[in-house]
Amino acid sequence: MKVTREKAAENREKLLRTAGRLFRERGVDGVGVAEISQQAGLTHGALYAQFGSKDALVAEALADGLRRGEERLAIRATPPTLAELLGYYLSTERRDDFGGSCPMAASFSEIGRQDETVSAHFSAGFEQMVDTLQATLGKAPLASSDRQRAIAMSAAMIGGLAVARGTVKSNPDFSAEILAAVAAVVAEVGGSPAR
Amino acid sequence: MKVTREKAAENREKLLRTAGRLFRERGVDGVGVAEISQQAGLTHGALYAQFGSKDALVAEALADGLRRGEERLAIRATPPTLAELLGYYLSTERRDDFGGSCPMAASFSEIGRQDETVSAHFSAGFEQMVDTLQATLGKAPLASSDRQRAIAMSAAMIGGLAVARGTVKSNPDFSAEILAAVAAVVAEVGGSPAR
DNA sequence: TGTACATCAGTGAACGCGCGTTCACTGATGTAC
DNA sequence: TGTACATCAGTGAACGCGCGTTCACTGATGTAC
Repeated sequence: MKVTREKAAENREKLLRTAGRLFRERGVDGVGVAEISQQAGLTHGALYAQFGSKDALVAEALADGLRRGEERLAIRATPPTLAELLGYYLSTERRDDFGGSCPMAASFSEIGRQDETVSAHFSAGFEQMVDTLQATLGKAPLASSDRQRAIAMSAAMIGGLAVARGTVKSNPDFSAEILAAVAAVVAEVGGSPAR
Repeated sequence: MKVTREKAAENREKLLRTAGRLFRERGVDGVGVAEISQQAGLTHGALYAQFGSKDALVAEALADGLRRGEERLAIRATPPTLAELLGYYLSTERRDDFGGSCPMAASFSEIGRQDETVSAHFSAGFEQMVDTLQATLGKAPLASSDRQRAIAMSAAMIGGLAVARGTVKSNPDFSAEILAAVAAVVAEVGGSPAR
Protein backbone atom coordinates (compact mmCIF):
# COMPACT_ATOMS: atom_id res chain seq x y z
CA MET A 1 0.00 0.00 0.00
CA LYS A 2 1.14 3.52 -0.71
CA VAL A 3 1.64 6.01 2.14
CA THR A 4 1.84 9.81 2.18
CA ARG A 5 5.15 11.38 1.17
CA GLU A 6 5.46 12.68 4.68
CA LYS A 7 4.98 9.22 6.15
CA ALA A 8 7.50 7.77 3.70
CA ALA A 9 10.09 10.33 4.78
CA GLU A 10 9.38 9.47 8.40
CA ASN A 11 9.87 5.79 7.65
CA ARG A 12 13.18 6.49 5.96
CA GLU A 13 14.31 8.50 8.97
CA LYS A 14 13.21 5.71 11.31
CA LEU A 15 15.17 3.14 9.32
CA LEU A 16 18.30 5.32 9.38
CA ARG A 17 18.15 5.93 13.13
CA THR A 18 17.40 2.31 13.94
CA ALA A 19 20.17 1.05 11.67
CA GLY A 20 22.66 3.54 13.11
CA ARG A 21 21.88 2.56 16.68
CA LEU A 22 22.10 -1.18 15.97
CA PHE A 23 25.32 -0.83 13.96
CA ARG A 24 26.92 1.05 16.85
CA GLU A 25 25.70 -1.52 19.37
CA ARG A 26 26.58 -4.70 17.55
CA GLY A 27 28.62 -3.79 14.50
CA VAL A 28 27.69 -3.57 10.84
CA ASP A 29 28.06 -7.31 10.28
CA GLY A 30 26.32 -8.12 13.55
CA VAL A 31 22.89 -6.91 12.45
CA GLY A 32 20.78 -8.04 9.51
CA VAL A 33 18.32 -6.14 7.34
CA ALA A 34 15.46 -8.21 8.78
CA GLU A 35 16.06 -7.00 12.33
CA ILE A 36 16.59 -3.38 11.32
CA SER A 37 13.33 -3.33 9.36
CA GLN A 38 11.43 -5.07 12.11
CA GLN A 39 12.66 -2.72 14.84
CA ALA A 40 11.74 0.21 12.60
CA GLY A 41 8.23 -1.24 12.28
CA LEU A 42 8.52 -2.13 8.59
CA THR A 43 9.45 -5.06 6.37
CA HIS A 44 12.77 -5.56 4.66
CA GLY A 45 11.05 -4.76 1.34
CA ALA A 46 10.49 -1.20 2.52
CA LEU A 47 14.16 -0.95 3.42
CA TYR A 48 15.10 -2.01 -0.11
CA ALA A 49 12.64 0.45 -1.64
CA GLN A 50 14.35 3.23 0.32
CA PHE A 51 18.03 2.29 0.14
CA GLY A 52 18.54 -0.35 -2.55
CA SER A 53 21.12 -2.39 -0.65
CA LYS A 54 22.51 -2.97 2.82
CA ASP A 55 25.82 -1.41 1.81
CA ALA A 56 24.05 1.81 0.84
CA LEU A 57 22.15 1.80 4.12
CA VAL A 58 25.40 1.31 6.05
CA ALA A 59 27.00 4.31 4.35
CA GLU A 60 23.94 6.51 4.89
CA ALA A 61 23.48 5.43 8.50
CA LEU A 62 27.11 6.13 9.42
CA ALA A 63 26.97 9.51 7.68
CA ASP A 64 23.66 10.30 9.37
CA GLY A 65 25.08 9.47 12.80
CA LEU A 66 28.12 11.66 12.25
CA ARG A 67 25.93 14.52 10.95
CA ARG A 68 23.67 14.24 13.97
CA GLY A 69 26.67 14.46 16.28
CA GLU A 70 27.90 17.57 14.50
CA GLU A 71 24.50 19.23 14.73
CA ARG A 72 24.21 18.53 18.42
CA LEU A 73 27.33 20.62 18.94
CA ALA A 74 26.46 23.30 16.39
CA ILE A 75 22.99 24.25 17.61
CA ARG A 76 23.96 25.11 21.18
CA ALA A 77 23.33 28.74 22.18
CA THR A 78 26.51 29.04 24.20
CA PRO A 79 29.48 26.93 23.08
CA PRO A 80 30.37 24.22 25.60
CA THR A 81 33.45 24.52 27.79
CA LEU A 82 36.19 21.92 27.62
CA ALA A 83 35.25 20.66 31.08
CA GLU A 84 31.64 20.12 29.93
CA LEU A 85 32.74 18.26 26.81
CA LEU A 86 35.07 16.00 28.77
CA GLY A 87 32.52 15.36 31.49
CA TYR A 88 29.99 14.31 28.90
CA TYR A 89 32.17 12.39 26.48
CA LEU A 90 34.36 10.52 28.94
CA SER A 91 31.64 9.46 31.38
CA THR A 92 30.83 5.89 32.36
CA GLU A 93 27.30 6.48 31.03
CA ARG A 94 28.65 7.26 27.57
CA ARG A 95 31.07 4.35 27.78
CA ASP A 96 28.26 1.90 28.47
CA ASP A 97 25.86 3.32 25.90
CA PHE A 98 27.16 2.08 22.56
CA GLY A 99 23.93 2.80 20.69
CA GLY A 100 23.61 6.40 21.83
CA SER A 101 27.24 7.35 21.60
CA CYS A 102 29.68 8.91 19.19
CA PRO A 103 29.84 6.82 16.00
CA MET A 104 33.53 7.65 15.67
CA ALA A 105 34.24 5.69 18.84
CA ALA A 106 31.59 2.98 18.37
CA SER A 107 32.12 2.07 14.73
CA PHE A 108 35.79 2.74 14.66
CA SER A 109 37.48 -0.17 12.97
CA GLU A 110 34.51 -0.61 10.68
CA ILE A 111 34.74 2.93 9.34
CA GLY A 112 38.33 2.38 8.28
CA ARG A 113 37.17 -0.49 6.08
CA GLN A 114 34.31 1.41 4.41
CA ASP A 115 34.58 3.31 1.13
CA GLU A 116 35.49 6.90 0.34
CA THR A 117 32.01 8.34 0.93
CA VAL A 118 31.94 7.15 4.53
CA SER A 119 35.54 8.29 4.96
CA ALA A 120 34.51 11.79 3.83
CA HIS A 121 31.73 11.94 6.42
CA PHE A 122 34.12 10.65 9.04
CA SER A 123 36.64 13.37 8.14
CA ALA A 124 33.96 16.03 8.40
CA GLY A 125 32.80 14.70 11.77
CA PHE A 126 36.32 14.62 13.17
CA GLU A 127 37.14 18.06 11.77
CA GLN A 128 34.03 19.39 13.55
CA MET A 129 35.15 17.82 16.82
CA VAL A 130 38.60 19.38 16.42
CA ASP A 131 37.08 22.82 15.71
CA THR A 132 34.80 22.57 18.72
CA LEU A 133 37.71 21.65 20.98
CA GLN A 134 39.98 24.30 19.52
CA ALA A 135 37.40 26.97 20.41
CA THR A 136 37.64 25.98 24.09
CA LEU A 137 41.43 26.20 24.37
CA GLY A 138 43.08 28.32 26.99
CA LYS A 139 46.76 28.92 27.42
CA ALA A 140 48.87 25.81 28.00
CA PRO A 141 52.60 25.55 28.63
CA LEU A 142 53.22 23.70 25.36
CA ALA A 143 54.88 24.69 22.11
CA SER A 144 52.36 22.84 19.93
CA SER A 145 49.88 24.94 17.97
CA ASP A 146 46.25 25.19 19.00
CA ARG A 147 45.20 23.04 16.06
CA GLN A 148 47.77 20.36 16.88
CA ARG A 149 46.58 20.30 20.45
CA ALA A 150 42.91 20.11 19.41
CA ILE A 151 43.65 17.17 17.08
CA ALA A 152 45.61 15.25 19.71
CA MET A 153 42.95 15.93 22.35
CA SER A 154 40.21 14.63 20.03
CA ALA A 155 42.22 11.50 19.28
CA ALA A 156 42.82 10.95 22.98
CA MET A 157 39.10 11.29 23.77
CA ILE A 158 38.02 8.89 21.05
CA GLY A 159 40.81 6.44 21.88
CA GLY A 160 40.21 6.77 25.61
CA LEU A 161 36.50 6.01 25.25
CA ALA A 162 37.23 2.97 23.10
CA VAL A 163 39.97 1.66 25.41
CA ALA A 164 37.70 2.13 28.43
CA ARG A 165 35.13 0.00 26.60
CA GLY A 166 37.67 -2.71 25.85
CA THR A 167 38.75 -3.02 29.48
CA VAL A 168 35.48 -2.58 31.39
CA LYS A 169 34.29 -6.19 31.30
CA SER A 170 37.38 -7.62 32.96
CA ASN A 171 38.66 -4.61 34.85
CA PRO A 172 36.08 -1.91 35.64
CA ASP A 173 38.38 -0.02 38.01
CA PHE A 174 41.08 0.26 35.38
CA SER A 175 38.44 1.35 32.88
CA ALA A 176 37.29 4.18 35.17
CA GLU A 177 40.90 5.15 35.82
CA ILE A 178 41.46 5.45 32.07
CA LEU A 179 38.47 7.77 31.63
CA ALA A 180 39.62 9.96 34.51
CA ALA A 181 43.27 10.06 33.42
CA VAL A 182 42.44 10.97 29.85
CA ALA A 183 40.04 13.69 31.04
CA ALA A 184 42.64 15.12 33.42
CA VAL A 185 45.50 15.23 30.94
CA VAL A 186 43.35 16.49 28.06
CA ALA A 187 42.06 19.28 30.33
CA GLU A 188 45.62 20.29 31.16
CA VAL A 189 46.76 20.19 27.55
CA GLY A 190 43.71 22.30 26.72
CA GLY A 191 44.74 24.89 29.27
CA SER A 192 41.83 24.30 31.64
CA PRO A 193 42.52 24.09 35.35
CA ALA A 194 42.95 20.47 36.40
CA ARG A 195 39.77 19.21 38.01
CA MET B 1 46.03 -38.61 8.63
CA LYS B 2 47.90 -38.06 11.85
CA VAL B 3 50.91 -35.73 11.97
CA THR B 4 53.74 -35.36 14.47
CA ARG B 5 53.00 -33.42 17.67
CA GLU B 6 55.48 -30.84 16.55
CA LYS B 7 53.73 -30.42 13.19
CA ALA B 8 50.36 -30.17 14.93
CA ALA B 9 51.66 -27.36 17.14
CA GLU B 10 53.02 -25.59 14.07
CA ASN B 11 49.63 -25.90 12.37
CA ARG B 12 47.89 -24.44 15.41
CA GLU B 13 50.31 -21.52 15.42
CA LYS B 14 49.77 -20.99 11.68
CA LEU B 15 46.00 -20.93 12.18
CA LEU B 16 46.29 -18.40 15.01
CA ARG B 17 48.56 -16.05 13.09
CA THR B 18 46.52 -16.29 9.90
CA ALA B 19 43.26 -15.71 11.75
CA GLY B 20 44.71 -12.75 13.67
CA ARG B 21 45.96 -11.08 10.53
CA LEU B 22 42.70 -11.58 8.64
CA PHE B 23 40.59 -10.41 11.61
CA ARG B 24 42.65 -7.23 11.83
CA GLU B 25 42.41 -6.65 8.08
CA ARG B 26 38.74 -7.32 7.51
CA GLY B 27 37.07 -7.70 10.90
CA VAL B 28 35.98 -10.78 12.81
CA ASP B 29 32.70 -11.04 10.93
CA GLY B 30 34.37 -10.28 7.62
CA VAL B 31 36.32 -13.54 7.45
CA GLY B 32 35.04 -17.12 7.50
CA VAL B 33 36.59 -20.29 8.87
CA ALA B 34 36.96 -21.63 5.32
CA GLU B 35 39.26 -18.82 4.24
CA ILE B 36 41.30 -18.88 7.43
CA SER B 37 41.89 -22.63 7.12
CA GLN B 38 42.71 -22.39 3.43
CA GLN B 39 45.22 -19.56 3.88
CA ALA B 40 46.82 -21.56 6.68
CA GLY B 41 47.13 -24.51 4.29
CA LEU B 42 44.61 -26.73 6.10
CA THR B 43 40.93 -27.64 5.97
CA HIS B 44 38.27 -26.23 8.26
CA GLY B 45 38.10 -29.62 9.95
CA ALA B 46 41.61 -29.13 11.26
CA LEU B 47 40.59 -25.73 12.61
CA TYR B 48 37.72 -27.35 14.51
CA ALA B 49 39.98 -30.10 15.84
CA GLN B 50 42.25 -27.38 17.27
CA PHE B 51 39.79 -24.75 18.50
CA GLY B 52 36.31 -26.22 18.67
CA SER B 53 34.46 -23.14 17.43
CA LYS B 54 35.03 -19.87 15.60
CA ASP B 55 34.27 -17.92 18.78
CA ALA B 56 37.05 -19.74 20.62
CA LEU B 57 39.44 -19.06 17.73
CA VAL B 58 38.50 -15.37 17.78
CA ALA B 59 39.27 -15.09 21.48
CA GLU B 60 42.57 -16.96 21.15
CA ALA B 61 43.64 -15.05 18.06
CA LEU B 62 42.98 -11.65 19.67
CA ALA B 63 44.79 -12.71 22.83
CA ASP B 64 47.67 -14.09 20.77
CA GLY B 65 48.01 -10.83 18.82
CA LEU B 66 48.06 -8.78 22.02
CA ARG B 67 50.60 -11.12 23.60
CA ARG B 68 52.81 -10.92 20.54
CA GLY B 69 52.71 -7.13 20.71
CA GLU B 70 53.68 -7.18 24.38
CA GLU B 71 56.59 -9.51 23.71
CA ARG B 72 57.89 -7.38 20.90
CA LEU B 73 58.30 -4.57 23.43
CA ALA B 74 59.54 -6.74 26.29
CA ILE B 75 62.39 -8.55 24.55
CA ARG B 76 64.26 -5.44 23.41
CA ALA B 77 67.75 -5.10 24.87
CA THR B 78 67.49 -1.37 25.37
CA PRO B 79 64.04 0.07 26.07
CA PRO B 80 62.79 2.23 23.19
CA THR B 81 62.68 5.99 23.53
CA LEU B 82 59.38 7.84 23.22
CA ALA B 83 60.46 9.29 19.90
CA GLU B 84 61.14 5.80 18.55
CA LEU B 85 57.77 4.51 19.72
CA LEU B 86 55.93 7.44 18.16
CA GLY B 87 57.87 7.24 14.92
CA TYR B 88 56.99 3.58 14.61
CA TYR B 89 53.41 3.57 15.85
CA LEU B 90 52.17 6.74 14.18
CA SER B 91 53.72 6.20 10.77
CA THR B 92 51.82 6.03 7.48
CA GLU B 93 53.23 2.53 6.99
CA ARG B 94 51.61 1.35 10.21
CA ARG B 95 48.40 3.17 9.34
CA ASP B 96 48.10 1.36 6.01
CA ASP B 97 49.07 -2.07 7.35
CA PHE B 98 45.99 -3.31 9.16
CA GLY B 99 47.11 -6.94 9.23
CA GLY B 100 50.51 -6.26 10.73
CA SER B 101 49.50 -3.61 13.19
CA CYS B 102 48.46 -3.22 16.80
CA PRO B 103 45.32 -5.29 17.45
CA MET B 104 44.13 -2.66 19.91
CA ALA B 105 43.80 -0.15 17.07
CA ALA B 106 42.72 -2.60 14.35
CA SER B 107 40.09 -4.60 16.20
CA PHE B 108 38.91 -1.84 18.41
CA SER B 109 35.16 -1.78 18.31
CA GLU B 110 35.08 -5.53 18.02
CA ILE B 111 37.04 -6.05 21.22
CA GLY B 112 34.49 -4.03 23.20
CA ARG B 113 31.82 -6.50 22.11
CA GLN B 114 33.78 -9.65 23.02
CA ASP B 115 33.57 -11.48 26.33
CA GLU B 116 35.52 -11.11 29.55
CA THR B 117 38.45 -13.30 28.49
CA VAL B 118 39.25 -11.09 25.53
CA SER B 119 38.72 -8.02 27.69
CA ALA B 120 41.30 -9.36 30.16
CA HIS B 121 43.87 -9.79 27.40
CA PHE B 122 43.05 -6.34 26.11
CA SER B 123 43.56 -4.87 29.58
CA ALA B 124 46.91 -6.61 29.90
CA GLY B 125 48.00 -5.37 26.47
CA PHE B 126 47.02 -1.80 27.22
CA GLU B 127 48.61 -1.91 30.66
CA GLN B 128 51.83 -3.05 29.01
CA MET B 129 51.68 -0.16 26.56
CA VAL B 130 51.12 2.27 29.43
CA ASP B 131 54.09 0.85 31.37
CA THR B 132 56.32 1.06 28.32
CA LEU B 133 55.38 4.67 27.75
CA GLN B 134 55.69 5.58 31.41
CA ALA B 135 59.28 4.34 31.38
CA THR B 136 60.14 6.85 28.67
CA LEU B 137 58.75 9.92 30.40
CA GLY B 138 60.83 13.01 31.00
CA LYS B 139 59.82 16.10 32.86
CA ALA B 140 56.80 17.93 31.46
CA PRO B 141 55.23 21.16 32.67
CA LEU B 142 52.02 19.41 33.71
CA ALA B 143 50.49 18.63 37.07
CA SER B 144 49.20 15.18 36.01
CA SER B 145 51.00 12.15 37.39
CA ASP B 146 53.30 10.06 35.23
CA ARG B 147 50.76 7.27 35.10
CA GLN B 148 47.95 9.62 34.07
CA ARG B 149 50.11 11.00 31.33
CA ALA B 150 51.14 7.55 30.12
CA ILE B 151 47.50 6.46 29.97
CA ALA B 152 46.38 9.54 28.06
CA MET B 153 49.32 9.27 25.68
CA SER B 154 48.50 5.61 24.95
CA ALA B 155 44.85 6.50 24.30
CA ALA B 156 45.89 9.33 21.99
CA MET B 157 48.21 7.03 20.02
CA ILE B 158 45.58 4.33 19.58
CA GLY B 159 42.87 6.85 18.81
CA GLY B 160 45.13 8.82 16.50
CA LEU B 161 46.04 5.73 14.48
CA ALA B 162 42.40 4.76 14.13
CA VAL B 163 41.25 8.26 13.19
CA ALA B 164 44.05 8.53 10.62
CA ARG B 165 42.73 5.28 9.13
CA GLY B 166 39.18 6.59 9.01
CA THR B 167 40.16 9.73 7.14
CA VAL B 168 42.85 8.51 4.75
CA LYS B 169 40.62 7.36 1.90
CA SER B 170 38.92 10.71 1.42
CA ASN B 171 41.51 13.06 2.85
CA PRO B 172 45.09 11.75 2.91
CA ASP B 173 46.60 15.14 3.77
CA PHE B 174 44.37 15.49 6.82
CA SER B 175 45.22 11.93 7.79
CA ALA B 176 48.95 12.68 7.70
CA GLU B 177 48.36 15.90 9.63
CA ILE B 178 46.60 13.89 12.34
CA LEU B 179 49.50 11.46 12.71
CA ALA B 180 51.99 14.33 12.93
CA ALA B 181 49.91 16.39 15.35
CA VAL B 182 49.31 13.48 17.72
CA ALA B 183 53.00 12.57 17.64
CA ALA B 184 54.05 16.16 18.36
CA VAL B 185 51.66 16.73 21.26
CA VAL B 186 52.26 13.29 22.80
CA ALA B 187 56.00 13.92 22.63
CA GLU B 188 55.55 17.23 24.46
CA VAL B 189 53.28 15.74 27.09
CA GLY B 190 55.85 12.99 27.53
CA GLY B 191 58.55 15.56 28.18
CA SER B 192 60.54 14.85 25.03
CA PRO B 193 61.81 17.77 22.99
CA ALA B 194 59.36 18.63 20.18
CA ARG B 195 60.60 17.20 16.90
C1' DT C 1 -15.60 19.93 -6.60
C1' DG C 2 -15.97 15.18 -8.35
C1' DT C 3 -14.25 11.18 -10.96
C1' DA C 4 -10.73 8.10 -13.18
C1' DC C 5 -6.50 6.38 -13.03
C1' DA C 6 -1.33 6.30 -12.83
C1' DT C 7 2.04 6.20 -9.24
C1' DC C 8 4.88 4.03 -6.03
C1' DA C 9 5.87 2.98 -0.78
C1' DG C 10 5.38 -0.98 1.34
C1' DT C 11 4.19 -6.30 1.69
C1' DG C 12 5.62 -10.98 2.00
C1' DA C 13 6.82 -15.33 -0.36
C1' DA C 14 10.68 -17.15 -2.47
C1' DC C 15 15.60 -17.39 -4.16
C1' DG C 16 20.51 -18.88 -4.01
C1' DC C 17 24.48 -18.61 -1.30
C1' DG C 18 27.92 -18.98 2.07
C1' DC C 19 28.18 -19.39 6.72
C1' DG C 20 29.50 -22.26 11.07
C1' DT C 21 29.33 -26.79 12.39
C1' DT C 22 29.11 -32.06 12.44
C1' DC C 23 30.82 -36.52 11.65
C1' DA C 24 32.33 -40.88 9.52
C1' DC C 25 36.54 -41.84 7.93
C1' DT C 26 41.85 -41.99 7.03
C1' DG C 27 46.37 -43.30 7.99
C1' DA C 28 50.84 -41.89 9.99
C1' DT C 29 52.38 -41.52 14.73
C1' DG C 30 53.69 -43.07 19.01
C1' DT C 31 53.30 -46.65 22.51
C1' DA C 32 53.04 -51.28 24.70
C1' DC C 33 55.00 -55.62 24.68
C1' DT D 1 65.06 -53.94 17.92
C1' DG D 2 60.76 -55.57 15.79
C1' DT D 3 55.74 -56.16 15.69
C1' DA D 4 50.77 -55.01 16.76
C1' DC D 5 47.65 -51.74 17.55
C1' DA D 6 45.40 -47.68 19.83
C1' DT D 7 45.51 -42.79 19.17
C1' DC D 8 44.08 -38.65 17.15
C1' DA D 9 45.29 -34.57 13.79
C1' DG D 10 43.48 -33.77 9.74
C1' DT D 11 40.10 -34.71 5.55
C1' DG D 12 36.06 -33.66 3.02
C1' DA D 13 31.10 -34.51 2.21
C1' DA D 14 27.02 -33.02 4.14
C1' DC D 15 23.84 -30.39 7.33
C1' DG D 16 20.57 -26.63 8.58
C1' DC D 17 20.27 -21.85 8.95
C1' DG D 18 20.03 -17.06 8.31
C1' DC D 19 21.77 -13.90 5.33
C1' DG D 20 21.03 -10.23 1.47
C1' DT D 21 18.27 -9.75 -2.35
C1' DT D 22 14.38 -10.15 -5.89
C1' DC D 23 9.85 -9.58 -7.49
C1' DA D 24 4.84 -9.99 -8.32
C1' DC D 25 1.51 -7.86 -6.00
C1' DT D 26 -1.41 -4.38 -3.09
C1' DG D 27 -3.99 -0.36 -2.41
C1' DA D 28 -3.95 4.44 -0.61
C1' DT D 29 -2.14 8.65 -2.51
C1' DG D 30 -1.88 12.34 -5.48
C1' DT D 31 -2.74 14.11 -10.08
C1' DA D 32 -5.09 15.09 -14.53
C1' DC D 33 -9.26 16.41 -16.46
